Amino acid sequence: MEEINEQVEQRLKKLKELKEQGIDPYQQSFNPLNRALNLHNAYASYDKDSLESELIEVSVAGRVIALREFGKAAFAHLQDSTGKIQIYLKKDALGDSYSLLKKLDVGDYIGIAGRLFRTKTNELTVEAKQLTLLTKSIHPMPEKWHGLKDVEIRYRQRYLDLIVNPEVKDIFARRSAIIKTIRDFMEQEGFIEVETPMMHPIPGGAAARPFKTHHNALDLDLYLRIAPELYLKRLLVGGYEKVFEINKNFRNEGISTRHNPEFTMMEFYIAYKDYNYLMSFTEDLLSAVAMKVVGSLKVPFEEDVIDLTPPYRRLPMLQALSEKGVPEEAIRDEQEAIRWARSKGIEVPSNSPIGKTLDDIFKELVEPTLIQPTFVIDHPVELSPLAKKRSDNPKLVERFELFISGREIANAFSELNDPLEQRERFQRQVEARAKGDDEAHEMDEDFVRALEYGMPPAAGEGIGIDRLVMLLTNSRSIRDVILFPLLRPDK
RNA sequence: GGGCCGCUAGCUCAGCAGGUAGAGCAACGCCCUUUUAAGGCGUGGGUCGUUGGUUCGAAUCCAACGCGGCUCACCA
Repeated sequence: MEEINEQVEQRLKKLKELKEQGIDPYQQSFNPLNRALNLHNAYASYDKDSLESELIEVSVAGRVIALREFGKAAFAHLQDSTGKIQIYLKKDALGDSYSLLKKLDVGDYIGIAGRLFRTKTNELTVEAKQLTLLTKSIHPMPEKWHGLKDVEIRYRQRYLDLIVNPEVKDIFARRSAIIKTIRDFMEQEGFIEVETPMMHPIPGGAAARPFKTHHNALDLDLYLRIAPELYLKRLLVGGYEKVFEINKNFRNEGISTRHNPEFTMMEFYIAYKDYNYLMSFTEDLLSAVAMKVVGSLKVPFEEDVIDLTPPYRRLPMLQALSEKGVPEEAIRDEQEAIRWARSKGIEVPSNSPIGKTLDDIFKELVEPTLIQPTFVIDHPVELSPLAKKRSDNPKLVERFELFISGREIANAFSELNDPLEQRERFQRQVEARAKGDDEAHEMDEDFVRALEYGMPPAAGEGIGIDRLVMLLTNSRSIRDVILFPLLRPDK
């Protein structure tokens, strides 16, 4: 199991010798009074002389990330969660415990206490009077200069990535800030955060293949949720007017730079509002997050600068299609739509319903062109079995998808709350499923029953958190914003 | 699932007209009490992703497989 190489062997030997000397290489605790960043901040204005005269005693703990030894002295850099600070270990000051230095390696955790000074190059440094080994590291660290580049190791052993590549930590700090900002925003708007089940007897709320699992005691098949939608809407029935949930969804589909089988979504629902309200709400939310996390509404992403300044363009889906040259007949007629799509080299099955065909054309011709934030609105009803129809056109629903940089960031609609129509829409989905569409929705009688008790008019939205983090951290792959992306097991 | 690319020391990478492996960092030993990619001298370290094939001989050529990346397909 354990990979033994020369360097691991060396460290195991040191470990053994330490134990023989009665030194515990895995200490119970240590209580550093200071952190690297605080020291740099607090003593920024102290020059060499004032540090000499004031004798400021501090203690720090962290991982040794660089070690430069001389005969009777050594410099090292210590990294803690706030940053790094140089330490100076010299025999005069340390006495007997200086011998511990011989057993020290890059990667070990140590704690030191001593006084602050500045070196010749004016670097703030702690001169150690006490040195405690807190944790011995058995494996050599990645190389100090080139760091860790192998993406496979970076994802599989993310801890190494985090130790060695500071920009990775920064991405996840921003991810945290983004989520916190969203939470604060929602709270300020009067929303309550809820948790709904991850395990669903009937997978619902989206068109996607689920992961299947099984509860032994109940002898019950369950599905990891593909969306929380139907549960959140049950809460509207229950009388909540503003709810949101930030949590994982699981979809048993392909993996790509934009898809991870488990991904984070915020879904929220608000009673008495429609999708128009949510468009401006989304503009407000995204600009608040961008200002907080990026400090600007102009966000660099890949070759573009995304401008998140509201308002964003509203683009009716059918209008987008005609702008791309899709003729009227193709937008109205099922067979004509298929013919036109195929004439453009877009593969469409022969029995494809018109909504689906138009969606395929849209994905091919329009989506990649939507670089700046664009609300694509008013989708064909077949695509949206949970959305409310437009009152002026029953073939369309009150729905929008927000695209940025060719990626779908959010999806929202005025919620269908007519139980009879909902049952009928489910029924059509069930028929599509029978015809082989294994991503069509399933009938959810319990949800329909909830609607029968009365759900107020409402609007709901899902925002893909991972994709939003990608946008705001200029990350090319979703794996760069997920700490532990799914990979095949290593053998 | 298809296509292309990658896999060599702990890490970053050379080596690929076929002649059984190299550098830097890291490690080990010695010297060195203000270094910061510290320096100097010396030493050790590899079933070259796996398995087969071609060949007198394979890290190098061929095939299959594994893992990863990009991409297309599928998919929100």
